[in-house]
Amino acid sequence: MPTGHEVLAAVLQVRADVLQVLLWQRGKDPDRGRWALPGGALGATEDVEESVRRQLAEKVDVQEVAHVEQLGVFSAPARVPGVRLVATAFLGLVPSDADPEIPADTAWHPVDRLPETAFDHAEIVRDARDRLRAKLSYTNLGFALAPREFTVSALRELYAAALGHPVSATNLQRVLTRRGVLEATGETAPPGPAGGRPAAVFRFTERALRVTDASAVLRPPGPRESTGE
Amino acid sequence: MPTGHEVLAAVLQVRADVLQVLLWQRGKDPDRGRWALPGGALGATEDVEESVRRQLAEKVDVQEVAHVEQLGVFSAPARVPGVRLVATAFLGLVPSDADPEIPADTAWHPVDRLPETAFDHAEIVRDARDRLRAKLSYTNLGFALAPREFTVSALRELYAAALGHPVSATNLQRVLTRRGVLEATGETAPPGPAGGRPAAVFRFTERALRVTDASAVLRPPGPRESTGE
DNA sequence: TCAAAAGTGTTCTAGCTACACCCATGG
DNA sequence: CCATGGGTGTAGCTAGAACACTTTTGA
Repeated sequence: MPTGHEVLAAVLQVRADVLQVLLWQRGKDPDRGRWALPGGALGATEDVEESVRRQLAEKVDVQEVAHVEQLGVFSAPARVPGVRLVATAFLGLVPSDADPEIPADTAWHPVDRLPETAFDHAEIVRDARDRLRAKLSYTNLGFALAPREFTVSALRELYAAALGHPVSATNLQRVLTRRGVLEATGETAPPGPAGGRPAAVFRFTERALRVTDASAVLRPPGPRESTGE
Repeated sequence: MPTGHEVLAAVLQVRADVLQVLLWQRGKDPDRGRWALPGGALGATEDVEESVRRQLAEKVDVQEVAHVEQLGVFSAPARVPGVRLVATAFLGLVPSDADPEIPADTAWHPVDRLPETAFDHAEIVRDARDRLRAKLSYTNLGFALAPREFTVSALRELYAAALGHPVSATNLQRVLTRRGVLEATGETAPPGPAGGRPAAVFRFTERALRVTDASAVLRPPGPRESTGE
């Protein structure tokens, strides 16, 4: 039995204040009718990351995918019946204001209430969610979930939905600005129908992944240096 | 061109106060004479982790390998000339007091002064080293580098060698005991020839990977809870 | 009694939480 | 002028860094 190699992407987005994942419904056996992650066979002239970006392009506008990273290999011998198929899984993130065109057999599903999923894809989604939650706390990964510009309370909603627990807007703002992750644009957003003070508009200072919580202990001695390594 | 799948292990150990990696010298082309990571083809009835443990057993006593974890996939189309070979790379750790029998073509090499390496294996070793350094600071992973029992100054040497920078024994002890990672056995070790106070003997409270630096910000609100998730 | 090595006590500080309070807007 | 949502000031706490000091041994 020859070994094939596929790539799979768990694309996550906060929509309607809920963390959701992009799935498509299989039309053929095995696992007909179940929901699966987008992906497909690794091509001869591409590495796994190129492959997953290419295959994602068939489901969503790749411009909208703000971040892609490798999750790991899933390789149980019987993970897909009938063939030996090793999968490299990826996490993909789409900003909450993006609403990409998607094919008819494709839909967003809440990560914490998945439909019947194909193969080991539910496990992959869980890993993707856990990776996102971990990285939101010690990196600037929020940039990949947030619109280009936003208010702190909108950002608070995003973080709360992704993390699955309440987040204080006060401290979120303070922590992220202290770390140099957020900056004010100087603009303000108009208040809602119930009134209230207009909110300041912020943006992420960078849109590439950076580790911001250097609190990782046991760091080199001596005077505090820049985080840049 | 069919796609093959191999597994590779970067097995690290602190020997003689230097972080070293286990390599074997290739006897055949391609890359004859260069040094390579242990590993080999994925078998039909095993997943990648079983495979890497099986293949490691040919080089070292697997009992000695205290920790194994997946690093990632290396899949550049031309990473190995002539064939399409996707590799799943692993990090393996061996306690500093273990001195496993190894085959004649195999040797330990300092991670920071590698010999001529085969294919993309130098990159994999670098990734393994970086992963180890990161996890030493926010997990109890030290258990996999240390003997079952040890003095704090011995542990200090280990951490300094693995991290590549000096580490204070005073604070190392305090941080790790406060986190509940270390505990005293009650024994003491005899001083060296130059005298000095006998050192207390410690052990790791657990020998399974656990995240100990909950300092990851943006954690759930409310009273401090146990780290166990 | 001195040098060496180990261990403890104490101070300083960064960075995060919590909460009270002040600000700007719509009705 | 008051309810609503946004933003700031500030006190307190935790945990790690640094360093002085004490303890226990060999010579």
